Amino acid sequence: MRERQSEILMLAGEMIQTKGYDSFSYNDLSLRLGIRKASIHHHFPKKQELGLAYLKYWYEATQDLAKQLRQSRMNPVEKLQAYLDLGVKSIEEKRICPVSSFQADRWNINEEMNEVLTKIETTELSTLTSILEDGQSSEELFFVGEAKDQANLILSSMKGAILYAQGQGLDFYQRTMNQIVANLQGSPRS
Amino acid sequence: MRERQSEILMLAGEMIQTKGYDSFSYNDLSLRLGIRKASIHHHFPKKQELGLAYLKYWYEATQDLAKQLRQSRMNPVEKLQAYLDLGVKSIEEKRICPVSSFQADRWNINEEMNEVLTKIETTELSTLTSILEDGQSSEELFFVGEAKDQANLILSSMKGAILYAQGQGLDFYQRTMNQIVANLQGSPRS
DNA sequence: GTCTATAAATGGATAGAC
DNA sequence: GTCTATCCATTTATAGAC
Repeated sequence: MRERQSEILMLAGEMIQTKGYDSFSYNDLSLRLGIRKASIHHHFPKKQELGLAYLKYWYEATQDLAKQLRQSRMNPVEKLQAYLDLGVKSIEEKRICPVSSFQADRWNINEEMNEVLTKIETTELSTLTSILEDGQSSEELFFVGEAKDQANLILSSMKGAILYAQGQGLDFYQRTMNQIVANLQGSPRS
Repeated sequence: MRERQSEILMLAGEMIQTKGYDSFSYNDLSLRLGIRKASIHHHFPKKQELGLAYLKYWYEATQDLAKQLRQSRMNPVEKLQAYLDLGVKSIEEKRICPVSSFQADRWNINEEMNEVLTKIETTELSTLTSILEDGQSSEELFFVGEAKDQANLILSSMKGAILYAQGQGLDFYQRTMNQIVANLQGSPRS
């Protein structure tokens, strides 16, 4: 992808994670990039195209992460920890997860964007489910019920905790994620 | 509070939970209420005042809920279930939690609004912490670590799951909340 | 690819009549 | 308390020169 195009896309991502998709403007991008609004329209004629392009980019990234974790030699506990650690950088940069951002803006995005969003969600959930299933098989992770439901719970809490951590501080996130891991360790309950 | 004022406030709440604070307009309110924009400005001259008023209203509601739960004769498991059930209605009405909505809009609200938001978060967390502490004392709820951290986890997952459920369906929420309760039941781990 | 210029619509807000 | 009228800034978007 062209240099400028990718530059715009990454900046749009930053703004989606801070101001939100509906709340950032081409003028915001213009000021940060030092080029005129019309120049940005040259690369992404409509804002919906820019939003869709970012969602597709994030979908790719989500799939790449899944693949990377599948091929990694880390054990399930390490994989889980690596996944949860992704939230730390996000909080330090005062950004929320782009998925959460678009979820909160669900009524303001079109059908096509919504479809990609849903595909991202599905990929996230299946990635985490795989890790939990592996951990359960190897008796490194313990939980009641189905791996899928436990994955839903962990992913929801991770994203939710990132939102709370913007106000409550990074420590809130760290403690909450430690609590998740603690819940999954030790021998299973009677 | 005056009838019309309260009517506007409740509609603003609906829009905060669907479109988001930054994305709804006085025109949106005007169309739904059948009165002109200027009339809405009469009740809430500035949008920031309307947003702040809603946050203060929600803060009151959060405190009322805490008080109601404290005084209730329900056992801790029932209280927890009642708390988690609040998400069901929200999802059925295609709304997210107003707290999540403002959290996603944190960069778009002023200092005064942010302060009330933080107070709401603190109240939510302490309400849930109390329930867990009671359940731990009475040996009806089991978890490792501190009640506060477990409360952070549950609240984060509840709010996160509401966001996912907008796309994944109500069943996603139900299963995820059941998983939370399952994690807290049975005897403690060795 | 970037610019100037501009259009058309929308959003927040106010003045003043009824 | 609601209305009409209006203001000014912003936002998305396009046309056409360089």
